Amino acid sequence: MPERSSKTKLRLREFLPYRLSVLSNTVSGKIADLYDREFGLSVWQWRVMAVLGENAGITATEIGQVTAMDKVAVSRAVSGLIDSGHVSRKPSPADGRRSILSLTTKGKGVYDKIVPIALGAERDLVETLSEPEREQLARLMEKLARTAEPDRPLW
Amino acid sequence: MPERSSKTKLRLREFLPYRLSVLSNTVSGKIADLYDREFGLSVWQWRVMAVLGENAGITATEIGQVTAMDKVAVSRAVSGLIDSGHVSRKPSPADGRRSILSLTTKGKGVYDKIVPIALGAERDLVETLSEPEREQLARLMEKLARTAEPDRPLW
DNA sequence: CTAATATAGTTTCATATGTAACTAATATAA
DNA sequence: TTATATTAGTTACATATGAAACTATATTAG
Repeated sequence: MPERSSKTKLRLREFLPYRLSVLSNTVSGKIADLYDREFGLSVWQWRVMAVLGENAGITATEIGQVTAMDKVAVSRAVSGLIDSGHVSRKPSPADGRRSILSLTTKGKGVYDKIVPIALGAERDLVETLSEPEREQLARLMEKLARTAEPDRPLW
Repeated sequence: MPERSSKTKLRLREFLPYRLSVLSNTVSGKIADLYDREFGLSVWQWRVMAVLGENAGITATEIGQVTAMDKVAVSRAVSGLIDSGHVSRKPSPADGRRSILSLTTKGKGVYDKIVPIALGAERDLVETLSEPEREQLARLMEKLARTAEPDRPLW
């Protein structure tokens, strides 16, 4: 009789960490191509811009908290975005170690162009799912995220 | 009234490619630590071993197809595994370009030790999900994978 | 106040990774 | 055959990434 309560054989194709990784890489790869081809942005740069588009005037550390990027990755993404004129930096009057980051006019323009493209790509991806399925997916991923990272901020 | 048919604002936290990436990185990161700490294996090396544990005597190209790794990554993982004595290579009698790869006795021993650890980690991850939820998750991920990569082999 | 500690952000260094070039063997076409 | 094109796998190079060291500022303890 088959084991019902615990698997003893490992099939890579059915192994959740593996499947998550492959799926995520496939999806991210496609989207990364898009950002890069159209706007010359890396995924990390786009994440930073996405956060700045939602919350103007935050600091690099805050960006790291929101995007799950480490501070080195944020620093590099920001410095690239400043070089390309998408982001501006001014010192925090309250704390000389911090910088206040914002999208420049150019950055806002790009942001406004990318948002519909990104949402369109997401729509293409989930178009085969019904609305209840999408909600279920979000719910299940949220559960997994909490289990994997119990002390994650609740947003 | 709220837009029901199409989102126009992007919230990173709810953006599926982003959520997938963060979740996958969290999960992979934990598992990678495990493999590395206990056995000195990278995730890619472990993937190669997992495939060889299921199918003995296949070639590097076949490993690449099964694991969604590119041939350079397979080559590097295999050469590391040969150095560490987990995998053996012999030339294919039918085709001089190919090598037949297998786990060594040492490799089989490690495989047998890792499998229950990996399955345990997976179990820890999905333990908050009910059995129907797990099936649903697998189904939804499968749908997304097909949409993202329509010509993916069906396994 | 001064000394010790902590924090924000950058730079450095070693390693990982992807792309393209390459080698060796096989398959195809004439 | 012999020339050409494919395929399996490796190597080389350029870039990306993460960990740790570092700089500058701010905070805490005495």
